[in-house]
Amino acid sequence: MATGNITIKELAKELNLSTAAVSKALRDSHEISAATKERVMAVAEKLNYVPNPYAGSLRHRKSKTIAVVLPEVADSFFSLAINGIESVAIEKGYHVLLYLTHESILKEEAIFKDLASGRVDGVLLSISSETDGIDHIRSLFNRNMPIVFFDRTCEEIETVKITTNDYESGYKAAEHLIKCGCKRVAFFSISNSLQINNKRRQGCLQACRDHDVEEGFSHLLLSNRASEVNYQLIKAEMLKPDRPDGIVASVEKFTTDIYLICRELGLGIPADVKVVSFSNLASVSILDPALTTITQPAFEMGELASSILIKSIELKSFALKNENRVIPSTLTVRASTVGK
Amino acid sequence: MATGNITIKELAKELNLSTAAVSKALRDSHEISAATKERVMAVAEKLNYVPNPYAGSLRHRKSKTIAVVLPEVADSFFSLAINGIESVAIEKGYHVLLYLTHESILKEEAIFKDLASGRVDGVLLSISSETDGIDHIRSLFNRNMPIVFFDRTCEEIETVKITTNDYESGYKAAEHLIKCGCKRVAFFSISNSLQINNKRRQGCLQACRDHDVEEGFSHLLLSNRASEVNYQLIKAEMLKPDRPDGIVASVEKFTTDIYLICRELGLGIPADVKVVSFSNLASVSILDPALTTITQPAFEMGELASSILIKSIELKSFALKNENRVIPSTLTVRASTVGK
DNA sequence: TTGAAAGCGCTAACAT
DNA sequence: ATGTTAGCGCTTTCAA
Repeated sequence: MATGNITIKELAKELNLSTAAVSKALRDSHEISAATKERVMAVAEKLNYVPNPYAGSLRHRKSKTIAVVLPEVADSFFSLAINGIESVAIEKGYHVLLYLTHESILKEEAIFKDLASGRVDGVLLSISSETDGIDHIRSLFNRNMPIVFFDRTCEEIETVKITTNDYESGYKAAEHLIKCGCKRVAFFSISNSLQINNKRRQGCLQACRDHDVEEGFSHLLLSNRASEVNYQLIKAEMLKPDRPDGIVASVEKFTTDIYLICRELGLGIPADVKVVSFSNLASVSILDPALTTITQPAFEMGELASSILIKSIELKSFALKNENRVIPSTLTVRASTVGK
Repeated sequence: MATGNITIKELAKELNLSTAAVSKALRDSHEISAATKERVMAVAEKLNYVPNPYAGSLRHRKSKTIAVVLPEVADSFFSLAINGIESVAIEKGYHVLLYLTHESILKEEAIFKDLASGRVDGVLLSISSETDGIDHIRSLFNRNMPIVFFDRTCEEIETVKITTNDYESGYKAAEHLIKCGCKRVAFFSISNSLQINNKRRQGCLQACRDHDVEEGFSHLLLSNRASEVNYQLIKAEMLKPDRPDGIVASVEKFTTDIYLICRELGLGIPADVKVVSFSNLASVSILDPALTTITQPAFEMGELASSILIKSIELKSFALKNENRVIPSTLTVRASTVGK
């Protein structure tokens, strides 16, 4: 706000009108004559008048701003989701405040506390992997803040949740591995408190059950932070005598470690270990070997979340129901699970 | 702002105080007794009082908000830069409004027009690849809006620019290719109107000159939009009899196409073509072959840009000088340029 | 068709 | 140490 901005008052003086008249003219009110409107518009244009959004917000109790709260942005799913969110928002005249939790519930709580100020008209949320308690979310939700979840949801909050078919995707991933001959399927988790993580895992497990390899199913909980730690955890897992011969990675960031460790240990992919990962990276097809992926409809999920949120903000008739909107993911088979 | 938020007035009534007293108490003013402060704080806490930021903005002509305007977020450089920007901003109590230009100058202009409203206290900008004119930027800048560029700068605007050593990086990349035996080095551009692109290209060219392979230097302008188009352009280039035997890709998104085309045409990397790309992707080391990269200090550039901008907002003594702050990139040699 | 005045929530003079 | 008042820029009754 360093801009020495022109105000309605100044416009009014320039035009020899009242501020009220100018305000109405700018909003194209029917109670202002066409001639006056023209005059006002012309001068406004000339003086480069842009209304002060905060004055308007104060009056209207609407900020035309939404908050996007998510764990991080250096993940292709979230990047693409933001693209979808922003596209819709800008088109509808909304501004996007970005908040990153960096997977920390403390940061998430601090952000939610701030959002109680009324800085935004609604919130798009994908919770941190540390988030187990939900008081901070409920507290804001109970103040009638519209909240729409995408991807990482909270079942307990009764609102719209945009997800992909996590359970089925997990199931399909594991089933694919089993059909490729895997007997010992491992699911690499990012967090045990995330619904989507657990659904994917349960899908895997069920596939193993249905195909009689349940006792081969294992589950490795990795960290969402330090890659060092994960490297060691994965390596230890792959050194076990009954190491997995098939891996489902719940997030794309695990794949680099998996590949490097297999290389270090002399395990061939897919010969010795087959790998599927949830990922939206464009470069998966040029990995060594090309990576079989579950690709989430990231952009579309962002778009849908954004448009539902904004609709609920603008139409009081459109309340946010407790509802799951599911957009399916796609399994794309590549060399990391077949061939060679 | 759907939150039925509590106001200072209501606090004051609850406490039997004036709004002014409450306001001062909340800001820990010395002219309020300790006892009263305690009382106020207690009630504020109890009633979950959070000040209305827009009322404050209106009074102070400060929004504690910065805008980040950049081409896209689905690029690891920008993702990491946002991380850096957001970290610093949140720590200093600033909010981040995210705007994506999607490489369109029209969108960029529309955003800048809006920013004249005083919605933000400062702007971090990485221009679109279409941006040739700069009137929209100058116009805002002349209104005393602090603007700091990062990565994709505008020389003409006299302010701080955070970049990496683009020229040297281009030089190093090409020199590395030449030392690996390349005779025909091509630079794949994302835009001819971006300084950073041209500096990288000029660096390449100079390296070719210095090593007597100037006549082998070529330059291919690709699109920042449709990947289809790029695929065909690159393919045509690689089908030429005097096709390059070394490629410097100015942005990471070109690498997938390059790899796929070489595969399609039966060109081995690095045997027939060596590839270096500017990239911050974590997965470059597991590509087939692992990709030699120029890695930009993305996070650090974001951090620095953010902290300089905020400093200039807060300290009137700290004016933004016309200055280049350069953080060097790193060349990491991998299999796409050597071996096999 | 236009204008005067009040008020959104907050703070900074200026009283008291 | 606390209260009164005016005003940030805008919109919206209500009056003219």
